[in-house]
Amino acid sequence: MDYKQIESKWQKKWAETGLYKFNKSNVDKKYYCLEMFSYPSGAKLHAGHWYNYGPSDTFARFKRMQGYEVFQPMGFDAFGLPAENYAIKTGIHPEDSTLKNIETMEGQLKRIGATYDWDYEVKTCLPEYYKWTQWMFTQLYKHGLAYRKQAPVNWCPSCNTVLANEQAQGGVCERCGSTVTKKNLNQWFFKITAYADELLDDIDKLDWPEKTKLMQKNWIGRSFGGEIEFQVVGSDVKFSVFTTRADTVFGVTYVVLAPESPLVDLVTKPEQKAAVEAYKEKSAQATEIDRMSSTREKTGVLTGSYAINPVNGREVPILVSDYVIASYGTGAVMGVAAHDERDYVFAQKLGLPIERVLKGKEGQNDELPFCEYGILCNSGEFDGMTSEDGKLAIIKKLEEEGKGHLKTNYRLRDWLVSRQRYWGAPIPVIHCEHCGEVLVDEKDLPVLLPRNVDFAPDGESPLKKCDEFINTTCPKCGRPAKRDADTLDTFVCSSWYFLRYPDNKNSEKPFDTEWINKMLPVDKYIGGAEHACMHLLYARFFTKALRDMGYLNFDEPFLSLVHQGTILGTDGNKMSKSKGNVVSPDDNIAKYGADIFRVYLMFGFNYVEGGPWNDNGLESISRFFDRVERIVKKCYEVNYDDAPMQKAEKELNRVRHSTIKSVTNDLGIFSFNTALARLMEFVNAMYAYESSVEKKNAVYKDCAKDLVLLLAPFAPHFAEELWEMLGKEYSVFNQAYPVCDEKALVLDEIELAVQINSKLKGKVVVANGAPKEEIEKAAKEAVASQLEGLTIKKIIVVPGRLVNIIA
RNA sequence: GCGGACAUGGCGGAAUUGGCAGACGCGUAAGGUUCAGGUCCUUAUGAGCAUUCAGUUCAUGCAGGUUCAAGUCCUGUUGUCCGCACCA
Repeated sequence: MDYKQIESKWQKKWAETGLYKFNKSNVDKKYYCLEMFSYPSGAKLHAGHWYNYGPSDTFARFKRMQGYEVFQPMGFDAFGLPAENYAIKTGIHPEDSTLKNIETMEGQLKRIGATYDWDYEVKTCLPEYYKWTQWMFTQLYKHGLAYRKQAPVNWCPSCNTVLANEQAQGGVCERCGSTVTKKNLNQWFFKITAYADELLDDIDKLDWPEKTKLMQKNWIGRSFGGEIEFQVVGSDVKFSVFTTRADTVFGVTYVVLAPESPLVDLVTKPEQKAAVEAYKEKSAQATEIDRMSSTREKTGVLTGSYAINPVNGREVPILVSDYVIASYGTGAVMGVAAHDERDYVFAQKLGLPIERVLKGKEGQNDELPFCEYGILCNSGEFDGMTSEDGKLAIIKKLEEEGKGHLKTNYRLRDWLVSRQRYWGAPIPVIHCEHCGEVLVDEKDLPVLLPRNVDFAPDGESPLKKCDEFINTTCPKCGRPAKRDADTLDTFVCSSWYFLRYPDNKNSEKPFDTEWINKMLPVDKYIGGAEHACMHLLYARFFTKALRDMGYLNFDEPFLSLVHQGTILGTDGNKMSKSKGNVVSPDDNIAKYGADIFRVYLMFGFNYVEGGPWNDNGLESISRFFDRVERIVKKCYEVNYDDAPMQKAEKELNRVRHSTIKSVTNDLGIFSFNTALARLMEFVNAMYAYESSVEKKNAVYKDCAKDLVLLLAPFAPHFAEELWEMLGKEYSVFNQAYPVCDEKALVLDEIELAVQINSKLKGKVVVANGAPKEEIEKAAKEAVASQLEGLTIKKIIVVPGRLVNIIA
């Protein structure tokens, strides 16, 4: 079969007949199958894209044949740094390169032969889209979920822009790998922390990979504890520390402030001023990566002041150290060297007193802090309590005295969304000397991104230098004012695109609430695991925020999530141009066609694991296709009789229905490799029937029909061609997926393994449903010679599987 | 350091969730078809011992344990990958 020719033939026919047009009137049967959209980079679609989109399309077609009205849209996450960096290098405007890349990728995506309904395409860099991204910003702002503040932020010196915490994981820039530094800037934030509890608590409701759920949980990082107030000796300054171990508060021997804490200046004594200032400066210069290293030596300086421990009145020194994080808790911690590893190390390093060390390590004289939970001692009235009880009791007592309270803290920080870059959605805010921050009115959206801008990076927002953009008038007072010069993080664009797809032409609103509530949530979301703590968290936040504003009536955007694995080069390494191990889909498609290529991707790997590419696999799929084509042809060349099914027919029919059952089940759980293995077995069974039975039964013909139907989601063009060859009506994708007839699966006879003392000794065939005594008897007979001289103590019968004779 | 996942033939990978380990495919070998090569078809293929047949021992990173029965459960250990990284 000429695969190239049949591919263009059917793609043309599908397009002409509008086969994949979503039928809105069927919305009650909708199935929203979504793959993470692509970034239109300069490179063409690579094998990884295919690995995401090919099998996903198989899944979508399967759902369609099961009777769902499948909605499978496609679009482009088109704003972002790479296009801008490319422009800086080549002088080609980001808009031009991006739109050109999109065109190329659209063509390639169409060649996959997927069921995308292109009528619903979105491109985030177009004004008709980013108008609504800006609208999202205004809504968040109006609901107190967007705010601007001066804050030390992650700064990438190479990209010349700030990064969200999620984009600076490990102290390196997510995009370019440069070491991230801190910079104090006035920046826009989205208040994702307002949803920390709900984002955390709802995770368990989701059908997502456990690994991903755990990552989100850890990222949000909720911890229950208390804030305890310390009074500074000889001053009216008070401050609180956050602790999860209030049960150890009697053991406090010092307290520590973060260098950035405003308290530092308040408590530093004149004689320590110089040392403290020097320390502050040193820690401000340290890069994030330095500061985060746990092997790093702990350092710190005394402030000269003392604080009073509220539970026992003891006066303890106040220090400054950069192991305390300013933005977490209160930016101040209590030091309990006897019960905390880090406090112990710090106290030893600085020669601070250690109250009492409880544990000696086996075989060593070194004393170590006792960090586990235990029974309180040296803690006054709380002695004898368990740590769990003591924590609560101590905080309760402090609360009565007005010196403490229960407190929950989160590792999650608010999401920093402003970027000092050009190629993004402008922030719809005007800064007026008289009126302050003023939102751009909805009727004036979008704030268009000007085309002619000098975006050579110098650390400043490029839009600041574009006079016709930056200068405007204040919507409130009409006086001259300036536009916000920053653009939105591209993750803002992708936080709501799935809401736009079903209503992408709407020019009145981002989407129609009533319609979107019918179309969403997404039933199956497929994409890479690298977005666990970014896109997937942001999208959940947007959904919950929009719900609370009344625009949506559901709590979660993506009910069920699957991560595809990664296809590696033949050398087992990640594909990269520099390693020269990139597998080009185009070459392989030119040689084998899209169907064989995608079927190989599904057969050769466990979908969620991926693995190294192997060229041999394609040959084997090509052989399988030939085998299918030959057997289907043979089926229709012979004469049939309608006689009742004999043994051979019954067996063939049983394989047919067990294949239907397995394939249906496996497709539902993205187990494409085993589904295809079952299909190969089915084909093998058909060949066995073909060669062993002279006069073919009509069931043989049904097998050919079902084979084509079963195969259709995997190899759409090939199946369509075979379907036509069988003389059936267009299109195979308007047929129902075969349904298993459980009755056909029932065997007359069952083979059981016979074990003696758990070792396999033989097999026995018994009638299906034979009583236990009969099975035991048959089993004993089957291995009679080996039972000689043995006394049978016990016989275990596992129905349908084995008989174990214990002797 | 903490948290998580994984480890199965020469290779990619299966294993109904505690029940015949190695499905399916690749590769390899022998034979058949073919003028020949390829395609195609048949058979074999975890390792070892034995071999006329029957057989038998060892095998799921390593070491223990539970069980009639363990790739699967438990304990310890090694290695690989991923996430977090002084979060008090």
